[in-house]
Amino acid sequence: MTIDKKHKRDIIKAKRSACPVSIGLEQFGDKWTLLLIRDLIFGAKKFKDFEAGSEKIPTNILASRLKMLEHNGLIEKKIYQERPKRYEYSLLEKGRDVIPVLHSVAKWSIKYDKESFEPPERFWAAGNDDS
Amino acid sequence: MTIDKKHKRDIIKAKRSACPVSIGLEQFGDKWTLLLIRDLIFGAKKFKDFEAGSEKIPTNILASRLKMLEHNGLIEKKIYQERPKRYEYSLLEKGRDVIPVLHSVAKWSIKYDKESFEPPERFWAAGNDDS
DNA sequence: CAAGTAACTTTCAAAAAACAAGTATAAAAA
DNA sequence: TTTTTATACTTGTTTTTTGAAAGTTACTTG
Repeated sequence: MTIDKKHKRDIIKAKRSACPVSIGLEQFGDKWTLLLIRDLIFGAKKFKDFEAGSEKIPTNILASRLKMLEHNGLIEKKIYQERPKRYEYSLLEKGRDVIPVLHSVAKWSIKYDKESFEPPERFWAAGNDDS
Repeated sequence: MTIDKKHKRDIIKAKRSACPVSIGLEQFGDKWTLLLIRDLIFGAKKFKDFEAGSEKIPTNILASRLKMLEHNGLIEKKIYQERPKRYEYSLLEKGRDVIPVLHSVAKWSIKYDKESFEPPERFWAAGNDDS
């Protein structure tokens, strides 16, 4: 996989420190990346699926995040149809292993924000290796 | 506590959705906020302490994040000395409750990035109510 | 052959982050 | 008493990232 210069900056960043908190945040410490992983848990596969998510991610950011996640090995992109070329994305183990982060974030929000809804059972079940 | 217009935008944002993952990310889904909570766990109290952290946060961002965390009730700011006025910050329960997020992020990084170091015992112990 | 669909890319204004200095208050040192 | 040091920020300026909308490419369908 070659990376053109245009997208290099989306993917390669200097490491700020060797602290494991800092390192993790460099991969998914932004407002969108974890939501994409959430969407994958709930069955999103195609570009359109993510676009349709409840937070209305801009398509340019979606494209760059998917590229980044793929480059970093959290997800994979596969062609499921030639002519017209269509792709689907799926979680790899490295990506499934961030599900505990989603769980801890969700627990916090449910405790402190009355507006947040209680996720369905499949959300809590995800990552417990029965998925 | 009154908020001047200049900092209103640092604090008030429209909610994107009622998803608990999304709501949590609006509070600490950025590259710096969780690092400040980490620093608090490790004993940082004063502005200078955070400034000295290993990731070299810019001071204007530090000021705005501390303000935001205080406004949202995750930390509190207290004067510990009049003349000259000196302040110290500390975690409130709402802030201590994000420690599990730090733990899950750290576990992921340790598993997937060889450069990340293993945090000291007090990091894993934090939030287990013996702190 | 016009319209529709999926998966992006491009454009560009606006917001946020990064960087470099500067400010206010007071203590302490020369 | 003038200078230096310290804390806790704030203020400009530049750079980067975001967000919103429109455009592109490669087909398929009526």
